[in-house]
Amino acid sequence: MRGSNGKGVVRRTKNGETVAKSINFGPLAYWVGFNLRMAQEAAFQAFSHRSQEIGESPGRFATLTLIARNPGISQTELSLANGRDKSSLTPVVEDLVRRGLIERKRMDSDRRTYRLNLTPAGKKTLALMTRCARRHERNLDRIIGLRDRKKFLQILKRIAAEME
Amino acid sequence: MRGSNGKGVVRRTKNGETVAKSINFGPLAYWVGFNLRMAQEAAFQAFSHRSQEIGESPGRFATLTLIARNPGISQTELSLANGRDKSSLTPVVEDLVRRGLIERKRMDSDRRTYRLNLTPAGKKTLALMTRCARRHERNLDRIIGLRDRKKFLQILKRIAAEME
DNA sequence: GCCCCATAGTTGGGTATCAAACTACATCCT
DNA sequence: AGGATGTAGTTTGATACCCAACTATGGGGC
Repeated sequence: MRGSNGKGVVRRTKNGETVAKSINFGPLAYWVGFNLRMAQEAAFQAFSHRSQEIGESPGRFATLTLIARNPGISQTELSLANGRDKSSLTPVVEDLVRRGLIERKRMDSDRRTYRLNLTPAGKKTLALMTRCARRHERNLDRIIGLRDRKKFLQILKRIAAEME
Repeated sequence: MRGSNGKGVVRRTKNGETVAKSINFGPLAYWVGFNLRMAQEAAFQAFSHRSQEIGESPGRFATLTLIARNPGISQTELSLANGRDKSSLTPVVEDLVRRGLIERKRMDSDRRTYRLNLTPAGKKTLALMTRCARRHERNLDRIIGLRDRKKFLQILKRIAAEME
């Protein structure tokens, strides 16, 4: 219940009261960019709290899934698929290796690139996170409504693909 | 053209070639959370580059708009409307004051809270950024399509408002 | 074989963010 | 009036990210 509903914001006080304050959002109310950010932030926070319960960080989740589905993927391919800079991946991969969730081997044919693979422990952790993510998705689906879900997803994909 | 289209990723090499690599996204392909993040990231990056051209950071934009539309707003109200923690706002407000874009006065009735207002210079900068944002929005609209825009926006607002 | 340039991954610097602890002021209750 | 409790804003510490510069490796042309 954090953030905008187009009219104002709702704040929770410590005693459990809620105070509504009317805020004028001006053009932000009908601009896609702002609302996209607010929605993503809210969804991310929710998933973040959820995945904290199982002791994992949300960023690890997409990474593990992509490695599981593309065994032997390189870090650069992974960073592209994940939409992050390759340098952001360095500490993540290090952490996952250290905790024994993935393994990383130099390629024979090209000794610059690594091949990443899940370990059995990694598969177990991924299964746990996937269940957690499915609950999160059900929550999102409830808000979006099944009828509009497909269209909504299509538009998101187009934005990711066609934005310059 | 960065990121997922549901089938793979497209990478640009230095010689201008494009190399397509087929990536299996598994459940990520049809999960809202992941695609929401990818779309937001892409849109944000685009706006970020655009606003760099006029020497401003994208985060400042929503802040200035909200102050303009709600003269005398407090920092806490602002942080709620903006969907950020109030502590994130401290350096932003400091920077805007230092550069003479906003002014901040203690309230008489409650000497803890500040009232924020735009200066004339701030109004000028906001006008500049608004033009920049409108171009960005036109680009988004083109991708989304006018027919689906309203529905899309509604769903984004619902996610921001109803997510726990 | 050697040079040039491209690529895989890392490092370093800078920014944005959150959460929790803190300071100063306000309000409520008795 | 004064102590308990709550709120506005700041500080501090941690995380995640980008970008540019770097190291090491690969490969084509000669």
